[in-house]
Amino acid sequence: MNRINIPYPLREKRTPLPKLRMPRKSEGRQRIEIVRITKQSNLSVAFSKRRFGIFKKASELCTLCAAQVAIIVFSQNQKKVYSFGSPSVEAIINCFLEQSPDPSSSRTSQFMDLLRNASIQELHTRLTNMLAQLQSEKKAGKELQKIRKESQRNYWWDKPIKDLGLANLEQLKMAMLEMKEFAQKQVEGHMVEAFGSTCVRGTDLSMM
Amino acid sequence: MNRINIPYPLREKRTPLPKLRMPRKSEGRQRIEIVRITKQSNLSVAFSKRRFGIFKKASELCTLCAAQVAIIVFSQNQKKVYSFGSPSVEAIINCFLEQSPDPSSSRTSQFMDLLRNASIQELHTRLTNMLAQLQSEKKAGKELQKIRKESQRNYWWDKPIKDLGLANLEQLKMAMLEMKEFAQKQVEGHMVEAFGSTCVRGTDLSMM
DNA sequence: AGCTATTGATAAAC
DNA sequence: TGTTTATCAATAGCT
Repeated sequence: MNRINIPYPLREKRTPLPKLRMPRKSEGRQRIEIVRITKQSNLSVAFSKRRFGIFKKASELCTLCAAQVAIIVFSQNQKKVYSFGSPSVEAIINCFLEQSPDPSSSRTSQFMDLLRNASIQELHTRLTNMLAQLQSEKKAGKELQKIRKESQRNYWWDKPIKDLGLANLEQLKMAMLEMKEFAQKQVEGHMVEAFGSTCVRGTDLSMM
Repeated sequence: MNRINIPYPLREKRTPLPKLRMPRKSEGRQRIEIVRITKQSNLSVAFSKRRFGIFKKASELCTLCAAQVAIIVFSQNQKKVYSFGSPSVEAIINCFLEQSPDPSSSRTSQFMDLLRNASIQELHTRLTNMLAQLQSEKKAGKELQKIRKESQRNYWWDKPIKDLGLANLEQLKMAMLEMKEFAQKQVEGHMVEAFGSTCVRGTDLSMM
């Protein structure tokens, strides 16, 4: 993140000459777009590695922060299930279902429902765009950043939304505003985040 | 991982001279032991950052590999709940509970129960030791590695175990062996991993 | 909350 | 599937 992205042709290329013992076997990790991997073999490899990575992170979170974490992962075609739980997945699921407060009311759940209805892909695209936008804005400096943010505030709201009608959009906006207060005040004893809200809270809400 | 760990006094230190606009504000990220963070303020920050990181990784896994992921996180004192689900957490929980095959039988579940009974901290310590050991073994080369592995094979089994009796230990070992076959053959349509087993599969089982 | 220097994760190639 | 390499990404310690 802290490295300037040098265009490929300008990037220094390690001499491929020393083929004696170290014949530069690869160019190392490359950046990838967060889009569905098409090549099945690559997908499998990535799935294994990343699943392992997430489970490791989870175990670290448990140890470092005395947290309790459960993770359930279904592979592509739901053929396989992988799970992580500390303590057991079942125990955490039970706690979750119990503590889950009347899920049919409150703006928070409405917010979650809306997020659920939107496609994962779209949400992720939106998130990616927001992050990229936010990052480039940071580079431009704080003052300029504010101005740009102001002028582009409505961009991702108005453009990339396809599945949500205008009414839902307004509803979503309201829900997010309420969500923001909710998070800021931290009045309730629990805080539930649905897909995307994690990131939305960290990016979009801070824009509002 | 791929960097040689240079002792601090020998490490090149960037010139602290250019204090004109960039007065070296910090020494950057430092390595930390995966042990319960004592300072509450640090713990909170780490919890937020890492929780966000895991959720981000999860969303990437969903998009990249067309996977379905649910994550539930309880904070330290179970005061707050954070969750991630693609699609909804509830939907995935349902799938999981349905597909979960008779959990009271099979060595696999015994293995999981044992892991549950052992303390998180101990498991993580053991895992850390195994990883460190494995890594140093890798450096020594494959042949030497085998010899060392042979001579140290029983180390972490016999020493750091406190909560598990000898009988349970033997049982655990058997379960892990069975687990290994289970994983290798991949006969069943699903694969459940409890805490630690993720890493155990990648390290310890390969030693056996 | 922002920043930066490091450690850690991982895409590619084998 | 497991290893190695080179890079990209996450984050610990400060402010």
